[in-house]
Amino acid sequence: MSGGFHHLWKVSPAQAISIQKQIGSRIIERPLRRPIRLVAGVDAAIAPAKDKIVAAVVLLQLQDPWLGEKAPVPGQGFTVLEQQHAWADLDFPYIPGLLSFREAPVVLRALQKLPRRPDLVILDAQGKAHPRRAGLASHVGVLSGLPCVGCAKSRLTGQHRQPGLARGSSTDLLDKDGQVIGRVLRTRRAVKCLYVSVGHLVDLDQASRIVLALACRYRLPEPTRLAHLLAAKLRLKPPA
DNA sequence: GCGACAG
DNA sequence: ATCTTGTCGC
Repeated sequence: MSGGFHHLWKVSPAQAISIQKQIGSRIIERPLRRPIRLVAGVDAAIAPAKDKIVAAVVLLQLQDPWLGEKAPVPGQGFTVLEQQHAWADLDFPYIPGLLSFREAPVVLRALQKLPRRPDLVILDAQGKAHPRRAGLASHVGVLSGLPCVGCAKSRLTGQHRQPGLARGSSTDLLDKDGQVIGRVLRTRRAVKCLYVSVGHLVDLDQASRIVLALACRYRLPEPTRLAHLLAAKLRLKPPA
């Protein structure tokens, strides 16, 4: 499980930005090569003492493999196959734009504990919709070599029109030069939109449709929603 | 200089 | 991210 690129984590903000530029240039945006059957959702939470972080990952098996061509199937059935997690000491501070240096290390360790390789990983963060095209989803994707999708609850960068109120409505998220860096997607009627972007090894169209298909019951796609619930429970019982 | 700013 | 109950609107 390696994307072939490595770097130090104990770095200064300036060094982190330099590394992100390399991550951003290594993103591969393309259609998935295999049908999606195993989807992993990842999320992190901080312990009450604020000194440790836990990354939770939930692996779901879709009843019907997603081929990427068809339209989203409302009510997509699934089964929870695995639940894993990893703890880490919190060293890097939260700095807008540098989130991956705070969460990627522990997220990668949690993903490595999965007994099976997921066909796709969905993260609660931006992917390409980042100042240097290196959001957490892209960083994790490039370092792990796994197809990743960024699915953030709010905007980090970029401009966009407001999508319609209907479920499935969406608009392009554009950078200052007018380039499409993501999709603003309404997953449920009249709820706050999600910011979907390519992490690595997928294209924006598939990423958006997959997120919409998996968010048939709640605003967040099931994988990420379940990972969030698991992380919220784990944070209360940090290791010594 | 001022405002914006994933989790 | 985290602190937190009930409540208004689709």
